[in-house]
Amino acid sequence: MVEPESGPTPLSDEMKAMKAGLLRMSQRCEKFDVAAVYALISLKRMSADLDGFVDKMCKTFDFSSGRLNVLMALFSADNQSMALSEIGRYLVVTRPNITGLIDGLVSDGLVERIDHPDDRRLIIARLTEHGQEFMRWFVPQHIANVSELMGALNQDELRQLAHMIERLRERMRTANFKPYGEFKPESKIAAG
Amino acid sequence: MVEPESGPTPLSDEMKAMKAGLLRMSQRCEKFDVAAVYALISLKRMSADLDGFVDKMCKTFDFSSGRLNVLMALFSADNQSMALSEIGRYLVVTRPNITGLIDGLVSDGLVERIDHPDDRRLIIARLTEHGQEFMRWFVPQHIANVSELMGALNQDELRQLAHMIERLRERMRTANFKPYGEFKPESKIAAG
DNA sequence: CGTAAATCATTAGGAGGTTAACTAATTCAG
DNA sequence: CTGAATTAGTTAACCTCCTAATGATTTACG
Repeated sequence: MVEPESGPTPLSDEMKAMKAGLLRMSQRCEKFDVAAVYALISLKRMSADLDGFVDKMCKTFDFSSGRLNVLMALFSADNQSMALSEIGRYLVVTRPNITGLIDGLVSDGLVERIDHPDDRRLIIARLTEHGQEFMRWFVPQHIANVSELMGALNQDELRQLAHMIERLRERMRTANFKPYGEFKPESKIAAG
Repeated sequence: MVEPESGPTPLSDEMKAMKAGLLRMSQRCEKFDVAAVYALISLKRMSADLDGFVDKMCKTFDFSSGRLNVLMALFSADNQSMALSEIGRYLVVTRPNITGLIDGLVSDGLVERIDHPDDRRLIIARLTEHGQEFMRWFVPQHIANVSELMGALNQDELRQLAHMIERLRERMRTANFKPYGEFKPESKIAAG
């Protein structure tokens, strides 16, 4: 039989190996903050899992998580419609990306492009009747699954989590991180 | 002047708009768990910020976060060397990806490929002398920045965070999520 | 043994995102 | 009013990762 090529295997003790590696590395460097690095890696791993989770949910239909995000944004908007650039800002995604996503949704018949009446630079994306119907059907199921997932934490913990994340993001914006200087190797080889 | 095309703008009140949108959406669906969805989106946003953070750090040199991960894995390994597939398992990344990353690192002179003496299927990647020198110079600076970031949380909070993440990931593995049925629109249009 | 199954690295091709560059429309300064 | 700067949407080129498929090697087992 051909190899299933199952992709990244979500091993349960994967994080133990990680920790062991970090400990080894910490012996090679002074002042190696294992806890900080471990937390950062944990976050990245979870976010990768999260992407896989949502992608799997989306793959039932032919659309990707990017498309879902656009649909959600429109569904949550006042008139089920937003300007394309507005969507980009809302989802923190570049405009060329939005263009492509809308293209797909339009050809699926879920969204329509409308010229803005006042500002002729703007193009409005709006859920079609079909798109709205779909979202009314889809969203509750999706939310149920998200709740099932986040139900691993109680309300208090959810609040704590959100708060910690808020502080981390704030720190990312404001802290002054030191740029790396230029690497001047002492040995013979110079970097390509 | 040409548009700077600054990309996704990390607005500070971006999350307020998000929350407002979620509230609007919750009025359109019954049993809409705003807290859960908000927490999930927070996580995804932070992880995106995190990627940007690391990418910016890496961009000082010409390498990407994928390359950095490989270098870190090798640096943390016993003989500064690992089999390619081993790296893939360690980083939870597919083997074709590792092949490409190693290609780049080899042509940068940081890593070398070595045939495994016993198992001729295996290829070992090892930090070159130059690569080791680079990592001894690079890693402490990088860790310092990571510590600066994670310093937004104290040791206790870091532990809590790691624990919550552990539970979320566990839930993702074990919980039984409901697959979506097939969408049967009631109106005239059928999805493309 | 000797054949089937599994594992390894690589290649080719595709999905999803980015930056850079371009045109059109609007806003702002003088 | 007019010219410069900004904002929108699109296109093209690229990057990073993925899946699928292939050839080489090793392991499992009848």
